[in-house]
Amino acid sequence: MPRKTDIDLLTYPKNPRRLSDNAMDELSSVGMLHPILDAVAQDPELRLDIRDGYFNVYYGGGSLLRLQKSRQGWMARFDEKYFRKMPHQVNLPSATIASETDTRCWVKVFPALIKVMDGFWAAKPNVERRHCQEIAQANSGRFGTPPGDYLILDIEYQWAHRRFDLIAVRKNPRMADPEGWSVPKLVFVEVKSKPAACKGSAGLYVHAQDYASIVGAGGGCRLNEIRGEYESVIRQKENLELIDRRLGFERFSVATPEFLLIFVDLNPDADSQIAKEMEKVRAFAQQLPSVSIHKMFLTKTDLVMTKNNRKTL
DNA sequence: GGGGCGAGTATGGCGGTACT
DNA sequence: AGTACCGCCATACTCGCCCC
Repeated sequence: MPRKTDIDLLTYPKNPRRLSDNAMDELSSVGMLHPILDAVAQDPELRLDIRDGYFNVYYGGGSLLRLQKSRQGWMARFDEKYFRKMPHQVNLPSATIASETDTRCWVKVFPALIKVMDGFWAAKPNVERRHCQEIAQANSGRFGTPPGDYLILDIEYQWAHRRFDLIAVRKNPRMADPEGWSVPKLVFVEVKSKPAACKGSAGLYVHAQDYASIVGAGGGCRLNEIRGEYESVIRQKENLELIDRRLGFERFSVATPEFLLIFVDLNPDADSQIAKEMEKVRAFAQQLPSVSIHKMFLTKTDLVMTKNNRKTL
């Protein structure tokens, strides 16, 4: 498989994150997968995210359940690796889902599977992934207007082997739309909780380069595809009531998407290594006036993303 | 026999830790 | 501090099966 540096960004074939009409029907109130959506709706710690022809339910930054259509029908999968530290205490329901009853069997074991995942992470913490999902939860558009200026659309977005922790929109108030959610700006987000993750092959500078390469790919036409991909994700999530339709999303702003570095309980200025890395990012941003790079400081106890805690680089 | 599909598996990216 | 390795994620690839 090619490394990201070998990929032709002009021709890279991106399969958009989108569910089939059949999947949307099965998740609807009359479909056999609907109990999953119900469970997600009732538990703010769970989120459902749309992938390319399948979807995941995430808990604590890990995949609680993955649902994919196969020839036999819908297949549910729990990552058995989580049992490694905590040998099988849960009898998994049948992988094949053929009825609403089958789906209910899976939903019934969610609490037990969550205990297994918690047990796994007690031995092996996943601080940053957990922060990502907590940020997504704190800046959700599921239960009405988001508390801050951002709404998280998705987690772990990958494009041409480049990966970002979160995809968000930032509200864009105008005269005709004082609330600002109808034509928001697309945002690529990278979350950092530890100094060591700020440098090196997945550090701040490399992520800034990845962002710039995507935004500029094909003279901006690849970016238009990504906007289209997320317009579709928003529409599907509105239909699944995972994004509140009353926010009135219409389309994305044509403005260049923002790249946002979020530091959780981390002060980059207090760490000379991070400060050095930030300086590289700043220099990179200055030579590319079209890009828009910002940083934001959050704490574990206040993960609401606002303009006030954001600073231009 | 070849095209399409899909289950299983490999690979790469990234975070995290443990060891030097 | 550097690095080597592991775990988890998304996704790309492989190869066998089914159907024409």
